[in-house]
Amino acid sequence: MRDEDWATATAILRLASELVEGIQSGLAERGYDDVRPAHGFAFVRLSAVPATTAQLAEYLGITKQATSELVHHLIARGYLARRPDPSDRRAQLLVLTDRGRACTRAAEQAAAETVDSWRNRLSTEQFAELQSALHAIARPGRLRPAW
Amino acid sequence: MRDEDWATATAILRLASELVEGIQSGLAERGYDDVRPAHGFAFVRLSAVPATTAQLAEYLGITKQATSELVHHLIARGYLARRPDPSDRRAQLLVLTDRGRACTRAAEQAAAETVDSWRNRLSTEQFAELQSALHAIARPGRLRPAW
DNA sequence: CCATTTAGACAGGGAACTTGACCATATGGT
DNA sequence: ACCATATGGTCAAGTTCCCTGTCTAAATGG
Repeated sequence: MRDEDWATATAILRLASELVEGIQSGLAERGYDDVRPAHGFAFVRLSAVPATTAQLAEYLGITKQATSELVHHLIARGYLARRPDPSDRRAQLLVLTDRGRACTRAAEQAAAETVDSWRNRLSTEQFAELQSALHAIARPGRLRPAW
Repeated sequence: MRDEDWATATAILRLASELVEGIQSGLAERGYDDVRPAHGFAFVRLSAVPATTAQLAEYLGITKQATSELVHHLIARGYLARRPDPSDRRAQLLVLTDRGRACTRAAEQAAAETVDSWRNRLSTEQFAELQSALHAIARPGRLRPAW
């Protein structure tokens, strides 16, 4: 039973690793070779609702300073833009540019390709059961770098 | 369909993140607060068969130099020991000490606790199906840090 | 109106990784 | 047996990404 649990744990780690590598190489193939996994988590947060640097830092679980540098990088590369925050003259809202949205879509496509390869390793019923089980146990909330 | 795949991908990432955090906090509770996730992957490799620094570097996917520093750290903390390689006087085989084995067991226990919490979110049949599906699609081979 | 908080940036430092150079030992062709 | 080349491991220097500490400008709340 314990051995089974460890095998399950390592399977999750292997799949996560395979997924991240698939997204990274898929992005590179599509011309996005200047984004890191951490940037993807920022895109996920910002594609839902614009956020300030401080809110993004809270979401990513890193300091404002590190987030500030990450944001500078993404703005310099054309993935993000600043907009004034109407309710706070100190703050600036971060929004995805067209390029940022295109990169996000490319990442989702690359992820879907990896998931597709998983689908092909199982029967249709098995894959459907896997999907529903994963969705049932995965906790909602922040999607952050694992370590 | 594509949305489903993305949801599946994020579920895997969330579970991997939850698992790694669970292992790290479980290890800290048991007194192993000086090991990082990357060290765990080294333990996994070395608990099977002893390896040289260069072989460990190949397994972890990092340079020999970075591996050398990691090994120094683990030896200084009592997790690893060197043994002469009978077939190559330049090389030294790395083996887990008692402490290293105890730490590995503690990590497996902490991982099992997290997997147990997943088991409790599903029916017995659903969890069994999840396990078999994960084992079916996870590729064997190196277990490396995801990113 | 002033004390405190908060958004964001700047400076300095550390941890973990890289590339490049190096020595000692192995290995393989002649 | 010998020498050219490859390999195990380390040292040195530089990069990246993160941290803590500090600061200014603007917001917030007695």
